[in-house]
Amino acid sequence: MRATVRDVAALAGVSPKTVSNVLNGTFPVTPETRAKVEQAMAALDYVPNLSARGLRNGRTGMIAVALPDLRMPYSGEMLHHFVEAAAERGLHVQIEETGTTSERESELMSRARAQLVDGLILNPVLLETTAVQRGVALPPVVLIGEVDQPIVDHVWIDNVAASREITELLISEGHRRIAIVGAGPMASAQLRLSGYRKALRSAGIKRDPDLEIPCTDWHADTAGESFTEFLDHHDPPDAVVGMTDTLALGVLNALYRRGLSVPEDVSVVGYDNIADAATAVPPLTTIDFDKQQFAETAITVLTERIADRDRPIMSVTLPHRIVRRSSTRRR
Amino acid sequence: MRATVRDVAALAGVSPKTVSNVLNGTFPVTPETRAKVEQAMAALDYVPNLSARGLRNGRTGMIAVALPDLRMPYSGEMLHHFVEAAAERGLHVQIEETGTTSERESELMSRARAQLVDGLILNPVLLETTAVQRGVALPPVVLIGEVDQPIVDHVWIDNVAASREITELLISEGHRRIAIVGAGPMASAQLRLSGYRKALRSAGIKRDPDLEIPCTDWHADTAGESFTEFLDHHDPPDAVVGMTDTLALGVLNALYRRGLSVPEDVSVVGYDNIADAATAVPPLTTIDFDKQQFAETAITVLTERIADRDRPIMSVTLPHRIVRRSSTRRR
DNA sequence: CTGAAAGCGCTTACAG
DNA sequence: CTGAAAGCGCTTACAG
Repeated sequence: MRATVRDVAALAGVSPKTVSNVLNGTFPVTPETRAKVEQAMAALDYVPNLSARGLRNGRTGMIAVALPDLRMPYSGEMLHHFVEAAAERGLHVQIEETGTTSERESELMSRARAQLVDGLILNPVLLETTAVQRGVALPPVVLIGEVDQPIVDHVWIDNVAASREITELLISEGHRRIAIVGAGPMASAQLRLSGYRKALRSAGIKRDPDLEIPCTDWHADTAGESFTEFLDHHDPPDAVVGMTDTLALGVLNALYRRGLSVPEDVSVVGYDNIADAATAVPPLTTIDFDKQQFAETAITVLTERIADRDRPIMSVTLPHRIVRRSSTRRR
Repeated sequence: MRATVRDVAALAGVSPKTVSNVLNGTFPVTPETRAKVEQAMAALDYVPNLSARGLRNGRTGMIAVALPDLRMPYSGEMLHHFVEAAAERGLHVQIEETGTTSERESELMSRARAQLVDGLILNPVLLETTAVQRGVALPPVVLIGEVDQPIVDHVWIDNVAASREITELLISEGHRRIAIVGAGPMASAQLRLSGYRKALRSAGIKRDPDLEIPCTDWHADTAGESFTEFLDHHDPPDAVVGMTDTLALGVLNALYRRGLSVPEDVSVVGYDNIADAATAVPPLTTIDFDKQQFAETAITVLTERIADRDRPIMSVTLPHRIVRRSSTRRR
């Protein structure tokens, strides 16, 4: 059967403790002993049992990352950076999908508490998330994205500001009738809508509820349908703010199908700067932030939390910027 | 500290065995006993320790899915279905990124053998994958995608046929000078190139090596750059086959930047039918397959392999079809 | 239907 | 620098 430390120790003529020392470097081992042990491990094709190590150490070297919807290209990009940042610290990542309800979030918490993962990076969907509650034993968690929860660590970019800035860019270019696509109950939607409204208000533009176009999910095809329906009943707006790049891509497609040109007839902007934004037709002006830095920050905050459960709660706001491409023009 | 089965048993006035019976349903328990145990678990906020269970049972309830590049929208879509299919079977998924070399693959194998995961779904990058070798103790593995490896289970769609068919569609519409973007050493690239060549050959079209445009990675921007460089030195082709939708999207963008219209000037097709293909400008004709079915099949094959290490090796080929949209036209 | 004991494979005090 | 023992928390034969 499978070789264990005992087997390795026996073959190398040392004690299990010595094998462990070779493996973990807790205590120095003479070069000769090390060589003997390593030979024995190779000969027996020894692989340490991580469940046993996890039971003993209370650490598994695995963290969970929970995102609402893995199908969004945004999720894949973030995941890439999470996996890379985790790997740099010798951590592996378990992936969970929370969907658009918060039910699964509490389940995840208890799974994290079941100690198969050392901690959890969670992108909560709703503002009133019930999963994170005072009084319940929490595993190490860092919230990413849009929820400001004063009782756990938090890494995000300022959605309200970003959304406001990109709307202001549109206004400064002379757009007045500006639609926004993606309105809904999700936390991100609320914050981004709020930024949009602030921009309008401070420019003295009266907000028109019809221009706040809801979307049942955040997929491009849904956005396209919602926006097409809008076009069925209204004149085209001067500009459209997609709450995400994926939504903006759906709007681009809907406009194309209607024979409307971007940016000649309508300007369009997105949010997130996913890879597809740069190669869209036309390339999309959008909100950019450093996704690698984001992932690394979240993982650092989490590992620090794992190491010290009692450190003060942190909230980190990362910078964002507008990247201008060719999907808007002055009116 | 954390409650254990012993604590629960003590509080409920039963033995640990009974708690285990309640938890796992191995033996029937009277309703009263069950109620007492459940109350005790709730009172102590008991969560079973999965590492301990994993050590004892030799199963962790976790599988690993290893994909070359999580940034590709294709990866996110597949991951979504893997996570869903796994969840249906009570399994969680650990995600790994293999990159474009096969180094990490062997590392993954040994991690799987370290038993923190019960099995591994691996999308190998290169045809001559060294990680899967006879004579080495293998964990339960199913290969997905393009590598035909007779010594482990395998789920795929017929890349050569699919690529050939979509090229033939182009030929049947009167295209003659057909480029393909994405050539490279990766297994998928080789197979898809081979299908493309077969289609040309059986139509009596001489293949032109210049039209087989290489791409160092499979990202849209890279594809756009490679194709732009091609345009710098050659006349535009009649049509372009993107080896993936993401590559085709990059080509669409490159064409747009050059002021060329699709499909008026050049036809473009993709492969994979990712969500973005349907909302591209213009919507992309591509190769579709049922990704949910694919993921479910792979997970089923894996769980069966986990349950019976000695069953015969399986290779499952799933169907594909062409979905026609508006990115091509008859010439 | 329930209890007491053993053991999964590892690592960490505790001795030497 | 190394050895023998104990224990992480669970579940499974083994008895009753």
